[in-house]
Order: sequence, then structure tokens, then C-alpha cells
Amino acid sequence: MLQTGGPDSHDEGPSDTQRRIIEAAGEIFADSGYRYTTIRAICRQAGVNVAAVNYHFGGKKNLYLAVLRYSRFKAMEEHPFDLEDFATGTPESRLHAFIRTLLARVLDKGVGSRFARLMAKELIQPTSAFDQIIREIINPSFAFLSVTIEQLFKKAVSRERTGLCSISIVGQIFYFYLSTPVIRALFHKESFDAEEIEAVAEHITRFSLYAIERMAAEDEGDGR
Amino acid sequence: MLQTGGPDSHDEGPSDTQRRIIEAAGEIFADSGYRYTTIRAICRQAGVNVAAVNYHFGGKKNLYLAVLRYSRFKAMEEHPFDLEDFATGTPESRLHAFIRTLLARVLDKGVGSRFARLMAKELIQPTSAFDQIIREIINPSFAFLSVTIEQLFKKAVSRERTGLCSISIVGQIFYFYLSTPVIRALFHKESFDAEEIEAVAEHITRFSLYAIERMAAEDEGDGR
Amino acid sequence: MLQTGGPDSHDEGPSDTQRRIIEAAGEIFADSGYRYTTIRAICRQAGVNVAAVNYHFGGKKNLYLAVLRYSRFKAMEEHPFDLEDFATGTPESRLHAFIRTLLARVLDKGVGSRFARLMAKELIQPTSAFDQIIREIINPSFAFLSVTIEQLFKKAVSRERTGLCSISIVGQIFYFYLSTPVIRALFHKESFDAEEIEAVAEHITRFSLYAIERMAAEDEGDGR
Amino acid sequence: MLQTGGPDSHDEGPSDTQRRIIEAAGEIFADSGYRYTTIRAICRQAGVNVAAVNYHFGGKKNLYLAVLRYSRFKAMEEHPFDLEDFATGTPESRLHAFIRTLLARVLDKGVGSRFARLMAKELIQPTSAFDQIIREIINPSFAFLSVTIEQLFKKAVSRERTGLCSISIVGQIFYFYLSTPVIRALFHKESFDAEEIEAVAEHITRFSLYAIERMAAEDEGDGR
DNA sequence: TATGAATGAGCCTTCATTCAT
DNA sequence: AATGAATGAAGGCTCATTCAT
Repeated sequence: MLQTGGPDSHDEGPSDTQRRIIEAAGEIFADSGYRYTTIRAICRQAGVNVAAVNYHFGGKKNLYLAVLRYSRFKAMEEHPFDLEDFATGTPESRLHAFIRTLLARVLDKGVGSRFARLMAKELIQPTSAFDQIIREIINPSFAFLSVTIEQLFKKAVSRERTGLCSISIVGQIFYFYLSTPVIRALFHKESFDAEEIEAVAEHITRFSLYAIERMAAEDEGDGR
Repeated sequence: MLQTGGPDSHDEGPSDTQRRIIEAAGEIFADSGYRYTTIRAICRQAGVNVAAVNYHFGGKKNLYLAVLRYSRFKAMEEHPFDLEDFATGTPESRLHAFIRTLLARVLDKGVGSRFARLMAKELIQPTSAFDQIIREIINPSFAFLSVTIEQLFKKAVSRERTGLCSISIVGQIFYFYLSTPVIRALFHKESFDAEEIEAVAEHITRFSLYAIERMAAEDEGDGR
Repeated sequence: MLQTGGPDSHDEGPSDTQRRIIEAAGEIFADSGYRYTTIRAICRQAGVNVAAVNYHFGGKKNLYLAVLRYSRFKAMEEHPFDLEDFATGTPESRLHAFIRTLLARVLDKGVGSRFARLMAKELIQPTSAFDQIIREIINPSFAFLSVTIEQLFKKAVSRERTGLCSISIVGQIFYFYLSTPVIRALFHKESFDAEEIEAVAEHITRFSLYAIERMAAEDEGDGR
Repeated sequence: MLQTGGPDSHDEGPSDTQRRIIEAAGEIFADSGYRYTTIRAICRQAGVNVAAVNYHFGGKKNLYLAVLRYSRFKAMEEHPFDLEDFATGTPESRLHAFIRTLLARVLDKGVGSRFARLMAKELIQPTSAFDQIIREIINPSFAFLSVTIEQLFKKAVSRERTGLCSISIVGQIFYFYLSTPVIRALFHKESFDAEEIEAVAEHITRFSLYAIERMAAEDEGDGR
């Protein structure tokens, strides 16, 4: 069921039509959300017949799930984590890399942010795909952050604390996506270029590192 | 158009029917979003006729606008800013008050968070009411934060910097609302009680203050 | 749910629109069966909007159930059993009355046979209403026949035997309905008038009575 | 048009694919009726491509006609009339043989009753194949029955009378098929085994013979 | 000969809105 | 001021059929 491909697909990968549909659907779902998106609009955009969606994906819901899978894969392909850094770097550089990558996935102007846009809509208006997303996407991110934060604290810290700090970090990243319109109003710009994304990542990283380091120091001072 | 009241309304304020509709609509819109909400569901809940919405509000869209106005008013009533503190307190206490109040508006279990829930949906899936919200809600918050942040920096700072820090702060607050399901998974709790909200506000305030203070100190060291 | 009437009906009986729909639907369902019948055809015939069926009956299935109830009522109204005869008559006259009435319900040229036509389709191609029909219609008929047959045998007879004889009797009646096209071919006539129905009822009654009487006599001869 | 075989068929008889389709279609048509049956269901069952039906038979309707022909042939093969008895036996034994055979064709648990099930559906919900069925199946049966009945009366009787009696006989047989659900309710059994079919055939034969004999005697008594 | 893909017509249903009272 | 009824547009989906290989 997680396998794309036609009804009797034999692992040959998606056909051209399927790709066109999934591409069109991705954009429209990401823009308009599940409910506002009509199969007819998708098919018009993809240049295929209305029945094609049901033939290839078995309904709107399944197409949506396929889009979710596909765009998640695309996001990871477009903005992969720097695995080398993850393996050898310091906790600080790992945090930076995490923030930079997530931010890029969120602020990308095109397909690279599709998954983020879809996920944002899921967070606010969950569909039946929600649980799966939490499980496969959100939880791993928080797990990674928790470990990194603990390393930054240089000692074992409570689950509450790593959780709070994780939310503080992810919240900043995510809100930059939501703030697009605010930023439009504040800075009179439409979107971020690569350099600006770097600058924002730099800001969030410093903001978070400073906070965490001070928190850690404070704990020391407490004699804990 | 911003005036409530039926066609022949003589400024007597909303009738009981109107109030019932707006109350029911508020909850359902906040839960299900604009598109998923049906007029029938609202009227059933309110115990009025299906035609009542169109009669009293002139359509679904106008009802939605009325709900937005009403719930915004209610949110401010339920969780008002501590104006006294704002007038006399330190920047630190003002920041704390701001965070506490916004957090309360966002994490309130009932009507107090309705407006926040509506706004979250607007941020992700804007309707035609979006611009108005930006103008009346978001911008003032950012203006307040910018001033406070500047005071914390104890000097004039660039618009970019206040903007970035504002987003960092609001992002943390807002993400606590979005994280409800994550928190459910992480901490096995359904919602926050008043005490916990205080603790979270405390965390965000410290996290942000520490970061800003260190940033300010760093600037000093730079000799700027 | 068995109550006709609109969504919030307060027992005021069906409106004119509802009656028109149910009337049109009755004829088309009886002619074409559930699946072949389209809501559009019903509404065109009834001169109402397509949405009316869903508004008043809540879907095709529910309309079908309403039609079933209504036409059953109509059939009993049009061709009622002679209750007086049932109360005071001999078993023979009761059997005759039963056959005459059922035959009339089956061979009626118009609305009187609608229920029979619907039931025939249910027997051959059951819908979800089938069980209800068996329970409310078929079983009582067989119960009545069993008692009558036992009286004709003038002694207790096995359940098998009353069952077989009941089927023999009802089969003859029912097949006269199915045989319409055969009869068309054999006797060059389109339908039966009242007099002919009487003659057929007479035939079936005699055919069945003779058979049962001889069976009963045979049992005697067996010394059983 | 009645010729099976693909477009280029050289009278080689049906291919294996065609046979598989016709076999699958037979069962599904007999179970679900023409309209409820989908080409996709047939092809899935037959393990062939969706397009195969149109390729080999030229459409759903033509496949249905082919199924009708095939299953009629199969029914005659499975439960043939006892031709010897027909040639040499008494009218009574001929009637018995007729009833037994027809009943077997109707109550057979598997393919042997397919044609009967298809015919039953045609009688109630005729398709365009209906006239052909009447002509080729029903009429010959009635012709045979008429002759036999006349022999039982031992004199010339009116066409009306043979027609009425024929319907009385066939009706009993046919209704045993329709009564399956009733019988399920009355006797708590699912289907008839060979022995039970014999018993039922015995019952119908006696029931009918007794009736006819008494009618004949009555005529005598009338001095006609 | 056979197949997977594609098509377009049509169906049931939902929904916001309007009508008549 | 309020209501139940009615409307038409649109949406998701199914299905027999045709296309291209």
C-alpha cells in the first residue's frame, strides 16, 4: 500500500502519467490543502483524465498518501543531512547542520519545501495520515535533537528539559516558514535566497546555543 | 460590513440567536477549519435553522469574519496583557508577561484558545481574512517585541536583528501549540494546566533572555 | 427511521413533494429494479430537483425503503384480505380468499401490483431490505397457509408437508405474475381483467384443494 | 452474432481464455445479475486482462448472450431429460420425469443451476435476450406440458385449461428455487441434496397429478 | 493474441444558498 | 425574525469501452 505504481504494479516504478499526476497533486495539495484540492484540478494540471487518479492511485486519499511519501523523499534528496558532519563533528556543528538543513527544507522556494508545506497543514488540520507523519518524521527529529542537546549540556538532563529545548529550536525553524507573510510585511521581501537562509540558520543556531550554554552554566553555578 | 446585526439591525447588539450561532461556529471553525465546517453543523449545534446563518450574517464567509472578531475579543478578555507591568516593569518582566499571556491564549483548553486556533489555521491556509489578521494582530505583536528586544540589547539594533529575535520568540510560543501531539507522544499528557503553562513560559523567557543577553554581550566584545 | 417525513419531521405526514417523489420512485423502482433506477430519473419524473431525494429521504437506499413501506401499505389498502371471511369462513373459503387477494395484488395493472413487483425483484436480487421483507411479509403468509392447510388435512401434519403444500400454492400464484410474457405468447393478451383474475383464482384454489384433499384421503387409506 | 470466437476466429471453438472468461462470467452473472456484474470482476476471476472481454466477445452484452447459450447447453448436459421414458412411458411418468429434471436444474448447487438462475433474473428483469429465451426455452416446455396434461385428462381440453395447469406445475417448480431463503427460515437448511430433490419432485408430481385427475373426474361427472 | 493505460459519461451525494411563507 | 423546503453547482468515484503496443 505504500508502494506507488498501478493496480498490478510489478515494481517498475511510477509511469510517466503517475509522475505527472503526483507532481501536479504535490503542488496543489501543498498549496491548497487536502480538502480544497479537487481531483479535477489535479488532472487538469497534469493533463490527464479525471479517472486517471482513481485508476493509478485508487482514490484521492491514496493519492495524497503517495504525494506525502514522494515529497518526503524529494525533500531528503534535495536537502540531505550532512552525514559526515553528523559522524565526526562537534555537537555544535551538528546542531548547526540540523538547523540549516531543516530550514532549507522549509524555506525552499519550490518542490524542496513541498513536504514541509504538506506537513504544516497536517499539524494544523490533521488528516488520517497524521499519525504516520508523527511517527516517521517528528519523533526521529526530536530524538536526534534530544541527544544533541544533552551533549551540549555536557551531562544527563531531564526529558522535560530536552523536550522544552527541542521545541524551542524546532519552533524557531518552523515559524520562519509560517512567517513568510509577516516577513513580507516587515522586510518587504518575497522569499529567502541561499545566503539569507544561511544567515537565518546562523541566527537560530547562535540563539539556541547561547541559551543552552547559559542554562548549562547556570546549572553548574547551582552546584548540581 | 464589520457591523454585526441582522438586516434591520438598529445597533442593539447581537441577538440571542446570533450569539448562539457565533458561539457554535467559533468552536467548529476552530476545530475543523473553514472548509471542513458546514453551515448545517453550526446550525444544528446552535439549535437554529439552516437559513439563519445566511439571514443574520449573509453567508458563511461573513459569519467566519464575525467569529474571528468575536473570538479575538474573547481571547483578549480571557487572557489580557498585564498593562500595569507593561507600563512600569523592566523589559525582562515585560517579555515574561508577553510570553505568559500569549502562551496562555494558545494553550488554553477551551474558548480562550479559539482565536489562536483560528489564527493558526489562517497562517497555514489563509482565507480572505488573512491580511486583516496580519495587520491587526501579528504586526502589533512584532512591534511590541521589537521595542522590548531593543531595550534588552540596551542599544539600537538593526531591524533585521529585532525581526529575527522576534520570530525566535514567537516561534517558540506558537510551536508549543502545534506540538500538542508531539508532546502527547513525548510526555504522555493531554494538555497543560496553569502551573505547567507557567513553567513553559518560564522556560521560553529564560531561553530567549539568555540568548539575547549573550548576543548583546558579544556585540560589546566586538567593540561595536 | 421507518417514519416517512423530512429530516425533522414532526409526524405531519409526507409533504406533496415527498409524495411525488415516492410515487415516481415506486413506479421506476418496480419497473427497473434498484440498481437500474437513477435518482435523476426519479426526480425528473417527479418534477423536482436532484437534491430533493437526499434532502427528504437521505439517500437512494432510504428512499427505496420508504417506497417499500409505502407500496406495501398501498397494496394492502387496494386489495385487503376479507377479514370477515377469515374469521367465520371454512378453511376452503379462507384459502380461496387468500389466493384471490394475493393474485389480485400480483396481477393488478397499476400501483396495486407495485409491491409485488418490488418483492419479486427482491427475491431474485436481494438488497439489504431483503431480510426485513422475509420477516414481515413472507413468513406471515406461510404461517397463515400452514394453519389453513392443516385444517384442510383435518389433522396434525408435519411441518415438511405444510411447507411443501404452501410453496405449491404460493408458487402457482406468483408464477402467474412471472408468466405475463408467457401468457402474452400463449393467449395473446396483455393483462388480466377482474373477471379473469377471478377465474384464475378459482383454478388455483381448485387445483390446490383437490390435491390436498386427495393427499388427506390417501393418508386415511394408509391407516395412519 | 451468436457465433463465439474472436474477430479472426476460424471456427476452432472457444480458446482457453474465452472458456475461462465464460466460466467466470457465468457464475458472476448468475449470482449478481447483469447490472451488478462488472467486467473487471469477471476478468479478475478469470485471470485475464480487462480488455479481453471486449476483444473476445465485443462487449458486456455479447458476453452475456454467450454465457446464456453456454449455460443453457451445460444445464441440458448436466440434467438431461430421460428421453427413453419420454418415448415409451406413461403420461404420469413423463410428468414425473419432467418435474424431476426441471427441479434438478433449478436446485442444483453449482453450475447445473446457473442457467436457471440466469433465467430467473431474466423473467424478473428482462434484458434484450429475453424474447429469445421465451422462444427457445419457455415455449417448448409449455408445449410439452400441454400435450402431457391433455393426455392426463384423457380427452381434448381447452387451451386455457392446459395453460392454467401448466403454469400451476411450472410455478411450483420454479418457486422452490425462489423459496430458498424462505426454506432456509422454515426448515433451517441451506440447500437440497439429491434425495431431497427426489422427495420434492415426488410431492409436486403427486400434488399436480391428484389435482388434474380430480379435475378430469369432475368433468366426467359433469357429463361433458 | 493479449495487455496495461487511458477515456468520458454518468451516478450518488454534499453543500451553500435562495425561496416562500 | 425565523423556518422548512428547494435548488444547482460541484465533487469523488465507478464502469464499460477504446487505445497503443
